[in-house]
Amino acid sequence: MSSVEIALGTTPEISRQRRKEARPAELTAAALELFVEKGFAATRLDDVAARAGVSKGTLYLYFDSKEALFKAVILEGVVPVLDAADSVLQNFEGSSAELMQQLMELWWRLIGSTPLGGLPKLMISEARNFPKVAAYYHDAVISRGRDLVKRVLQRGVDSGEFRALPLDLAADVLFAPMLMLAIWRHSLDACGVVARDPDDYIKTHFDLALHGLLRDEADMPQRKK
Amino acid sequence: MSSVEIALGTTPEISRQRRKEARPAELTAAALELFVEKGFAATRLDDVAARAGVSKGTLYLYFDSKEALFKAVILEGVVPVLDAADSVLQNFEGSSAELMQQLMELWWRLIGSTPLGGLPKLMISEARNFPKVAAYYHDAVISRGRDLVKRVLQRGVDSGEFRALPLDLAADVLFAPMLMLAIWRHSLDACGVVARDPDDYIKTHFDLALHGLLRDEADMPQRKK
DNA sequence: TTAGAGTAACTGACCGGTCAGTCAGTTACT
DNA sequence: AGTAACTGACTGACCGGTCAGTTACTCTAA
Repeated sequence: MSSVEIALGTTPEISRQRRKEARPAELTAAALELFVEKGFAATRLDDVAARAGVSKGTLYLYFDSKEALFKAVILEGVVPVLDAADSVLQNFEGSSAELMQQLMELWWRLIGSTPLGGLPKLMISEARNFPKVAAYYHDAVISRGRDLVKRVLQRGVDSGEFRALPLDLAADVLFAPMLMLAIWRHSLDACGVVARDPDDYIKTHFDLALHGLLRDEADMPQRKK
Repeated sequence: MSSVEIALGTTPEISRQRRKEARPAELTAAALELFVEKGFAATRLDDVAARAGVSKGTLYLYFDSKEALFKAVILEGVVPVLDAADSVLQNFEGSSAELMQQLMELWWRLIGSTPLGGLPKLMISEARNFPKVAAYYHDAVISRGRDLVKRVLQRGVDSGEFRALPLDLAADVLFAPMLMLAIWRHSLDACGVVARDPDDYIKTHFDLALHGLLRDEADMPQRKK
C-alpha cells in the first residue's frame, strides 16, 4: 500500500480527495469529445464515464442528469478566452487589419484548433433541442464575439482604414469562414475526406477579406483594356 | 365513400395506387424536417410517419430501416440543382462578378431558403455517424459545388477581372458565409434568437467578397496621410 | 506504530421507459 | 373475390438513472 504511494512519487494526495476536484472537468472534457463526435442523443453515458476512467455511477455523483452534463459542457468553455480577446483589443497599437488578423489567429489557436473547436458544431446540432442553453450560449458567446469583431471594424472605419459597412452583417460574414473551418474539422474532415491546411485557409480568408476578389479598380483602366 | 372522392375533385386516382408513388417522397420530406430539427438519433419514426400522414408500419413498406431512410433523405435532394447551376454557368454572358452573384442567389432561392437548406446542418451533425453517406455527399455535392465555384473564379481570373488566388481555398472561403446562413436558420435562429435579413446578409457578403474591407489603396495615399 | 472505526469516493448490477423493427389483421380499391 | 396498401399492438434491445455494496483513505486511541 504505502510502497505504492512511494513508488508513485511525491504526490500521494493525488488520489480520492484530489480527484474529487478534478473529476467534473475530466467528465465534461470526455463528454465534449463524445457529444461533438456522435451528438447528444447518440452518446451513451457509460461511454462518457469510461473515457473519463470512472463508472457511470460516479458520473451521477457530479451531474444530476445527462442534460445537466450537457449544460456544464457548454457553460464551462469559452468565456475566459473572450476576456483574453477583449484585453488584446483594448491594448493593441497598430493597424486594424493587423488587429483583426491577430484576433482570428488567437481564436484559432485557443479555440478552433483545440477540443473547444467542437462547440460550434455541437451547439448548432443541439440548439433546437435545448433552446434555453442555446439562448445562454447566444448571449454569453455569440453576441459577445460579434461585438468584438464589430469593435475591430469600427476601429478600422474610424481610422479611415476600412470602408463603412453594416457592422452586424459584416461581422457575421467575416467570421463565418472561421466557424466553417472549425465545423469541417469535426464533421466531414474527421471521416477521412479532405484536409485543407488551416493556415493556408486562414491566410486566403484574410487576403480576401481585406482586398476582395476584384483587381484594383483604380488602376485597372490605366493599364489596358 | 365515392361521394368523398367526387367531393375531392377530379383526381380520384389519388388514393392508394397513386399514393404508392408519392409516398417515398412524402416520407423523406417529413424525415428531412425532423432530422434537421432534432437530429437523427432523437427523431422517432412514429413521428416521421405521423407527419407524413401514415403509420409506422407503412414507413417500413418503403424503407428497410431508419438508416435507409436517412440515406434516402440525403441522396434524393440536391443533385438536380447542381445540374441547373452547371447550365447557368455554361451559357452565361456577362461579368464574372455578376455570374457569381447569380449563382449564389440561385443557390439561396432553390436550396438555402427551402427545406433542403437543412441538409448542410444535417450532414455536418451526422457525418461521423455515417461516414459512407458522408463520403457520397462529399463526392456528389460538396466537391461538385466547389468545382462550380472554382470555375467561376477561373473565368474571372482569365478575363482579368479577378485577382489570382488559390482556387480551392478561395472557393471554400467564399461559400462558407452562405452555408453558415443556411445553418443559422436551422439552429439558433429557429429558437427565436436573432433573424438577420438573408438578402441584406448576402448583399454584404457579396460586397465584401468583391471589394474587401480596405478602402481603395490606390487612392488612399493620394488623399491624405 | 498500528489496529480498527469511520467515511468519502466509487462501483456495477439492476430497473423501467422508450423506440426501432415486426407481423397478423384490416381497409379500400379492382 | 382477390389483392395491394395500410395499420397498430407487440417485442426485445438498449440506455438513462438508482442504490446497496465495496474500496481507499483518514483519524483516533492504546
